[in-house]
Amino acid sequence: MESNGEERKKESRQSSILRLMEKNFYISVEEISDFFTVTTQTARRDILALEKAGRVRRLHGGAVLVGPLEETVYRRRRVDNAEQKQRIGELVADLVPDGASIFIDSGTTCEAIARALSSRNHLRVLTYSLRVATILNENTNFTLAVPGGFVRPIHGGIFQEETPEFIRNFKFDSAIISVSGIDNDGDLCDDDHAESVVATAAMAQSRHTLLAVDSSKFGKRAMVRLGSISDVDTLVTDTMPEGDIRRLLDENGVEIIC
Amino acid sequence: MESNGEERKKESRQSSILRLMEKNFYISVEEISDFFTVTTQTARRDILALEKAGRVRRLHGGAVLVGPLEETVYRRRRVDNAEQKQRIGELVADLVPDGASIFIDSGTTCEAIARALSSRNHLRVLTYSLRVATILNENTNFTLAVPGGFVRPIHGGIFQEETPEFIRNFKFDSAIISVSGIDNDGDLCDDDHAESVVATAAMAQSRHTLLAVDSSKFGKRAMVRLGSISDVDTLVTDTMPEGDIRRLLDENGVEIIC
DNA sequence: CCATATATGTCATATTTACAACATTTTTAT
DNA sequence: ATAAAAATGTTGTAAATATGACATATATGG
Repeated sequence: MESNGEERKKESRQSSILRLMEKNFYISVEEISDFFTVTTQTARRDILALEKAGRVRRLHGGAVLVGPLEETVYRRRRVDNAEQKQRIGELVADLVPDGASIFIDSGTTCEAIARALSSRNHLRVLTYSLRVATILNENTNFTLAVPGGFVRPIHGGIFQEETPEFIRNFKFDSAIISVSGIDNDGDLCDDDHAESVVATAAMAQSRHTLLAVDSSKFGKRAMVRLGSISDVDTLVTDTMPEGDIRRLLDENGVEIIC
Repeated sequence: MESNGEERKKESRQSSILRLMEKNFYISVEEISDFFTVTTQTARRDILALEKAGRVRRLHGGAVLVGPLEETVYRRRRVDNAEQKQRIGELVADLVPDGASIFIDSGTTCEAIARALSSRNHLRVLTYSLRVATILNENTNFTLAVPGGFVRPIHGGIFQEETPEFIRNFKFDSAIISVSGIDNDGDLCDDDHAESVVATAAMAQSRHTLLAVDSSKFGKRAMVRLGSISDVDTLVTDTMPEGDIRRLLDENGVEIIC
């Protein structure tokens, strides 16, 4: 069965579930199975999918609506390749075990990742992105840290001279990085020097580096060199890269997930 | 023990639980027991009481907020006295000139103030509230600073041992503070010790202290004493206080705006 | 119409959570 | 200071729920 296009039953049931939830913010697995006359197992699979999509928070016996019920707090911008980024977010979230200690970069891709991570529990996260922090703060069982400093207006990055030093107080299981481009020499590029310094510092504190970029970044350059493909352990993206970049990835033994 | 009248711990914990739930409409038994360092059994007894009071619907693993919703349209976050707070926000914004250097406290009142401040230009703001920072960050011509540290799940306050020290690097034209209560002795009260330490530090760096509270806070107490009416230069509120508090305000020459 | 991918159902097992009863600590009134 | 009351902690056991593996059904593209 082709997953694209139209799936009637499943999709319609899942959106109905969301509407049912609007009343109490909550629905139980049994309520679903009764209402739609499906198995509790199917009901569970439904809320599982809804959770993966970030619409719902799953819990024993059912699920609660996860609200951006505060449009006031963070306004979602228009995002290029939003779907790819959401997909990448889900893939990354699958790689992060509960309780992990991670660094998260700034940028819209990382914001998508942060949203997808809401299905995880007890993560310990350091980020210098005000936006990522705000998204993660929705989940009450995360431990969340941010460096101090001045907040940059555009991307919401928090910086200060001491930021790299601050980061060196932490150790991460994984550093989740996103960049503006990966050029054909295998260099990771970014537009902002300060960001690249922070990302580099985080990678140095981490056992494992995960690079998350959508395919539009392949072959793109930017002003600041932040590192190289050889620094990366895992690449998560939406479509398999080709040509030079693919070759370099293979040569450096980078795990590719898409 | 007399059950009527006042019980500190239990009651304060239970009302805190309700506030914690405002974010996700849900709280788990474990989250409660972690947060307040009590047994899961006690946590269960708490939500049982809250259920009996009709504030909450209990379910396996936790509880969901039972809204006086129906009329509360989904999509909007529930804030007590939201209108008053918006009005207070506007009043405060009128008092802040363009280019001013200010400190802003955390809490929903301060979030309303932050929203109202978007009409100002070139403000320089320090806040330790992730939420306030996010709101202010929408406005690109502000200079915005935050301290580093761990983000508290409840109100999104950012803390670290060094936070007061960080704040002492700044000078403010005005410190905008909000508290949980002003009791009849004229003491400012808050629920969270860390918050009160930060607010106190900010007031010390500021030429002028502005207290913004809605009228529901008059005569209310909370666990931590944060300062006194005599530390305040201007009070912004929705209805003119009366009785002891009014007298104390006048005695201390506090400007009242409402 | 077939081969295959996806969705759903079934069931046995593992986990998580609830509950009840009792022990301990803290508070309150006298 | 002391006894009664209330709140909280502890433990063993019962109940509810989740999960994984597999079987069956349903749709889809060629």
